[in-house]
Amino acid sequence: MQHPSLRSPITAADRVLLEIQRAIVEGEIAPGSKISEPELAKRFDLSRAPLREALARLERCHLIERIPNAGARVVKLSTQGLLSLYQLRETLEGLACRLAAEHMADSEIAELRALLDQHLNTQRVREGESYYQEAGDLDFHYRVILGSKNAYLINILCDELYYLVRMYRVQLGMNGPRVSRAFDEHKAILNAIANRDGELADLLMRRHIAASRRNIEKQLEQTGT
Amino acid sequence: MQHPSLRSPITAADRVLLEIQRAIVEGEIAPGSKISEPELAKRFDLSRAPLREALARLERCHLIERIPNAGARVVKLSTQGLLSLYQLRETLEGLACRLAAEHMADSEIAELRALLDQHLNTQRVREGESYYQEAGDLDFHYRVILGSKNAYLINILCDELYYLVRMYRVQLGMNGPRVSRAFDEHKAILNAIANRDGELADLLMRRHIAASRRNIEKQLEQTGT
DNA sequence: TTTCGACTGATTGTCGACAATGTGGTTGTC
DNA sequence: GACAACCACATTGTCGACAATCAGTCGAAA
Repeated sequence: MQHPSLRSPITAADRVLLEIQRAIVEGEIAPGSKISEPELAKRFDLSRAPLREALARLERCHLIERIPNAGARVVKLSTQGLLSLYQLRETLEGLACRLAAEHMADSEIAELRALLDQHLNTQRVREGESYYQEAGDLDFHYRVILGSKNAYLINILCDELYYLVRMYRVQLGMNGPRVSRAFDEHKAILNAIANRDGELADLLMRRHIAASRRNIEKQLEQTGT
Repeated sequence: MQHPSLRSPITAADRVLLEIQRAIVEGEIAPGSKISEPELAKRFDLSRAPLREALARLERCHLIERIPNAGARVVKLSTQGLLSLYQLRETLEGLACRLAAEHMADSEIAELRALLDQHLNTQRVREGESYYQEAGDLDFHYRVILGSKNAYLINILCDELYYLVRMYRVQLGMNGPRVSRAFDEHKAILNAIANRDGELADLLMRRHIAASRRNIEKQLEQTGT
């Protein structure tokens, strides 16, 4: 599976997948709530066949949990889950950075640098607004991951863990003062990659994600239990 | 998704999944060959609905590749794929080791040690026979991964990458002289875990997998192109 | 009153058929 | 003779209905 937008024909299952994905990530469908196939089928006006296809993919990216003959539930956010997720991200994106330092073409690095500058300008204009930084941050990570050229790694990070990460961020309302600091960290990572210093890029990315994790953890402690 | 054997009710989709999985892993269905839904449905005497469910899971563990409206093909083995897969395994199982050193209960460690001893005896009896070592090796890794207590990590390694690793091993006929050496390496890893030395366990596991990768690479160069 | 059991309702798993899309061969033209 | 458009075929995507399984309720016996 890859991003549906990249797959030539857009099937009904793809559409409903994106819809439900968004709804879950943004909390429109409450965490822990039960997923009813007939209800969703009626709501999106299609049969259960493509819907089940979509549910299978949602399970794949850990947004729902299915039990045979018993149904599916939206995942619940938890400190434990967040910790597990970010432990994995630290390691995997660290690896992605090391590989990116090896495999990214000079042109790709140049594009990424341009992207960063562009984000900086955007941020200056919309000071304090989180959404753009959000998208920008994810976009940066996204490109580095693609730069690793490791198909399995790309699949895991971009298709399977990506939406879950977004879910934690969105639902915990990440908008804090980490915006400008994240920029500097991105820049440092990019420099390491440009210098073909995989070791350093790995280290910096791990720290970057660890910092992000602590940030979210703090928010989670204040909000929930 | 988890191992179907662990999920209470065994559905038709589960059965056919295990069948096809085995057939692909053992090369009974040739790599690169096209998967025909009607043909398989007839062959296993069931409808296309549970079959498609099974195919979705096969795609999830990277045994087949699907293109919308065009069909599915069994994956082809390649040096590039092997390299990508083992790069990932080195990192992920290294992490699993570090976490296992933190989280495994003493009782679990004791059981794992007993398992190793048992494997040693089995191996002495069936000197040179690869299958038992195969199963034993995978079993050791499996337990360590479970010991990490990280649900996402367990899912990725045991459900998504496990069968692909087996496919490479089985189809390249791994049976070499690495048998006894692997035992020693396992033992060293276990000792590190028992000593709660996550750092060392991580390092040793990475080396262990790297050695295994080189072993398979050698075989692949001799066999294929 | 409490607990075990069967029953009812709803949900999921499976089926066969239809519609939409991609594939390969053929034909017509340049 | 080469290339492009067309057409028939096969395959995948989708649909509505049926069968199997599970959750909650009610009732009966201890």
